[in-house]
Amino acid sequence: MVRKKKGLGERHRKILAFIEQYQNETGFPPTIREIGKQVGISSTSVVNYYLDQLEEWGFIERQRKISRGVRLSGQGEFGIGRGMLKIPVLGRIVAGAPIPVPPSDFHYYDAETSVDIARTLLPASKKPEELFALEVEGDSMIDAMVNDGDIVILKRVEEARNGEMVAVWLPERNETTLKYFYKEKDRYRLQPANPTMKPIYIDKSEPVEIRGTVVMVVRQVQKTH
Amino acid sequence: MVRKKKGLGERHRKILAFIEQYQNETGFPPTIREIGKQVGISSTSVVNYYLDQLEEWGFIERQRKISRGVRLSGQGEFGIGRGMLKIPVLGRIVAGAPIPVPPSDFHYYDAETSVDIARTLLPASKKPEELFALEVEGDSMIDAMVNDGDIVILKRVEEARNGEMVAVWLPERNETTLKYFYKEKDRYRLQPANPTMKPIYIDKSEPVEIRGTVVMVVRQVQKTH
DNA sequence: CTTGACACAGAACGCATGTTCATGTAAGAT
DNA sequence: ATCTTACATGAACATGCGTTCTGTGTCAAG
Repeated sequence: MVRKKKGLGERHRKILAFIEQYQNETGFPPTIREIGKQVGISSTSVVNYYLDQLEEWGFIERQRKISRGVRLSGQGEFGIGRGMLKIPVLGRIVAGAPIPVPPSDFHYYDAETSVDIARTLLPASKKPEELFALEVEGDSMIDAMVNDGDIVILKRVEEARNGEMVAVWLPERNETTLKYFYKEKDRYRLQPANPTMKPIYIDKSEPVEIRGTVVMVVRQVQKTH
Repeated sequence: MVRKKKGLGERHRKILAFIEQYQNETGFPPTIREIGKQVGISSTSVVNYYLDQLEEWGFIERQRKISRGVRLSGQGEFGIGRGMLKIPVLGRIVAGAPIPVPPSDFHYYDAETSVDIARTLLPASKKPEELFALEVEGDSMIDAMVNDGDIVILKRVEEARNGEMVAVWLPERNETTLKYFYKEKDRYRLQPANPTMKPIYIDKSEPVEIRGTVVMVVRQVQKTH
């Protein structure tokens, strides 16, 4: 038998590869015995032995005591990333109407529908519960480089930092808009994404209701135009 | 008890939603008892009863006799689609340079990097091999509602149909552009996505090299602007 | 040579988990 | 009324599957 002191040995790699393959093919993780059979280990305790190591080294996560309770960790060469987030599409966003916002206890099935976004495309730290999506209606937000039918993915916040793109509701103007947000001396500057367009300024005495920061925009290009 | 004749009842929906949620959170499917507890069914046989129905109706697939051997079918309202496509990012697209195009035999590892897109966001028919992605450099394509840093996902084609958004290379003008494509009598009309901008016309005698149709645009909104 | 860490086998143990059965209730059809 | 069908319960059963314990052989350090 070949022996390795430290680091991933042949068997470790085989196991990781098998778990990923099995997961992809069947939709659920393999059992210890299945791993053993595939990798050529006759004893479940040995498989367990390797899984313990892989867990300690951070390659996999295990839920003890439950069947098939093993999964690949997100990071690392073998990480499967565990897929995508289902982000609820709560409604439409229009220039002339307020922004639909999720109640703090909204559930998956409250959504009209949802969009699937790979975790790899989102900043790692974001909690899924804070994210929601809106479909853009009309072409009144062209200055934000966003057009009819686009889907904007937002993170629910009530205050924004300078430089973040925010979805705001301006009560006195009865207007929803997507702009880059800057707090200046006595006013807010809302800067369009399109560099050829000029910012609008809002006095601090005027209410500005920030409903979320824009995390992502997805445009599915259809036919027709 | 409320009763339904046919179709998905309240419990069916709850079960499907729970399986999906559980799978997303833990990485493996739930047990019958876990489903029962969540949905409010005290007996495992009743859960089994519903799962049998859902399987027969094609919403889920079951591997009998094995623990947690249930997964959502690909199709259907609740389908998880089992995953995403890894689309290679072949390079950058700039107004002043030709478009990088995948050779017919390119491999995954030829890509600089890749983006993960859920299958649910793409037209079902598209073959993954025909898709590639480019990162937009510079803001010369604002008329296509596409800005610096955006990722455009393209399908490799050499001819386009009217109304499709295409990536074209105009050799005589040394220009790459993204436009909606229309073939007219003696000319091509290339229409910007931004409705406030005017189309450009190209005589049919002038070469127009279509490199792909735009399928999707993804913008990851960072800070700074 | 002894010792101990490491790599492995095999089997026993026991809870986790899918399956099946025997039984009960209510609503619609005949 | 009574028969059928859809829906529901709970318990018993059988096995899937993780855990653990005992034992063996190998290699390197002391």
